[in-house]
Amino acid sequence: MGIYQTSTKTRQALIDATGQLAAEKGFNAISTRAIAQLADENIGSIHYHFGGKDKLFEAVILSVATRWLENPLEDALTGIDILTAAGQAQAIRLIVSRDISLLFDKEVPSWHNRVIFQVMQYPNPLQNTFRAIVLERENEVICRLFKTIDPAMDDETAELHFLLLLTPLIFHADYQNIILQKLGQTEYSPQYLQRLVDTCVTQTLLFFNLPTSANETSHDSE
Amino acid sequence: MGIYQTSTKTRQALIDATGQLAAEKGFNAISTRAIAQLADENIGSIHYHFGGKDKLFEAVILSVATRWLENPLEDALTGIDILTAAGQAQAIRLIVSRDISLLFDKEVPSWHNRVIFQVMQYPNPLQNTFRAIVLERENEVICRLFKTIDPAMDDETAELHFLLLLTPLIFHADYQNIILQKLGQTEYSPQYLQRLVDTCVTQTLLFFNLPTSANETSHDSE
DNA sequence: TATAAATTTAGTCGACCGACTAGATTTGGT
DNA sequence: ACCAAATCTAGTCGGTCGACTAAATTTATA
Repeated sequence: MGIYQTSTKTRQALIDATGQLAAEKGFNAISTRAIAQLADENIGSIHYHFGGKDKLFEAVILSVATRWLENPLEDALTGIDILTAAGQAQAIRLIVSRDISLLFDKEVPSWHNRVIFQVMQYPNPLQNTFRAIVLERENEVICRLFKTIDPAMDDETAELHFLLLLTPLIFHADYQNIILQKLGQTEYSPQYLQRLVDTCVTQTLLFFNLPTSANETSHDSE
Repeated sequence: MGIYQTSTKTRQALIDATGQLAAEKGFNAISTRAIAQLADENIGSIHYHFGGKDKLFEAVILSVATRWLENPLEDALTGIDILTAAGQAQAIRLIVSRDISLLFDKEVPSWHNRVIFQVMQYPNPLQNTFRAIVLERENEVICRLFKTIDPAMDDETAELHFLLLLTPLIFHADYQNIILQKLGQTEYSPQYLQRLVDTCVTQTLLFFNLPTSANETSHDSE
């Protein structure tokens, strides 16, 4: 009939192997033969199931993008009154927590993050689509929040604060290998991630004179 | 006798072309023929002058690393008394300013930054050397500073603050294309970079209760 | 179990890769 | 101007790449 069970299994094996290899060496450095070997599938299956190497890559990228599409930032912020200082503080904390959850969910293959940032970095057909999905939407919501906090803020400044808030998270995802090597660990501990969230959030709240009390472990610098 | 003038010119042309292409497509995606064509040199010259593609890549990486080796962070901090709060604040500001200068110096080819971050990201023989040059040294100095500010701070927390302080700068260098595209500009304006420095520094100073007065444009969030 | 469709397999194809070389050309000190 | 050393050039080589195919095999149904 339409599709046999073995088909979806083969497709997934090829996608996983591709993501794994791409995370390790970069999309530009891997061959269809290496992919097929790691997936324990025949190289011809790439052509049969995806139509070629490029299409396989698109499928990999799409499988990552789907997860972000299914978890829009707006959903995480429903019910927050961003017109009050307390609500604004809570929104900032929720944004950071939500991104940490998405980036470092242990259920998700570790190659997802590397795929994201490679697509962002190098020209490819899906780049704009992907940026729109993963970045633009988040960017827009957060910039609007900053402009609510300070109505006099211009676009460029809002962008700047967007970047300042999220780049620590992004860097922890993009350069996970280096950081973990430096920390002498194999994965971020929940405590470390919690501290990352707290510190990011606190720095931003302090900058905007927003209340830091909420549900945070007290911060004391001496 | 040893070396003719044309030789250094050819070598430099090949290094520049390689850096330019690598920045655009990634080291793994460029061929010796493409390099030679962009450099307007013969492909055989790569073998003659460098001994092969890999050695050429090493020369490119080394040409970038040299610049960081020649500008150690320690030099920027001489004469600062990091035992006083004012000195600590000044040190943090100097660190950030110095990195911004190195990363966004208009005299330096724009491919330098992309080379740095590709070497950091993907396994290669010079990776550890490079990390030691560009990251470790900076890391050590800054972590020591944080531990001076708060003697009770543990290593992991110091690392965290190191990352929080510098990742915005690093991200602005690593993802320069995306950010500039979003800002609708072709290069960061001095004003934007200054604001980036000020905000990064202020956030950190506020977090550690250090004086923000120094030589900074006053910060007021409403 | 018989069967047609779906899938897997092994192998071929031309294109391009990096490495290398022998010979032509240029350089710079004399 | 001469010439030996340095450099440049065009081209060959074996190897790997992605695309593709025809035949073998497996699957799900009747």
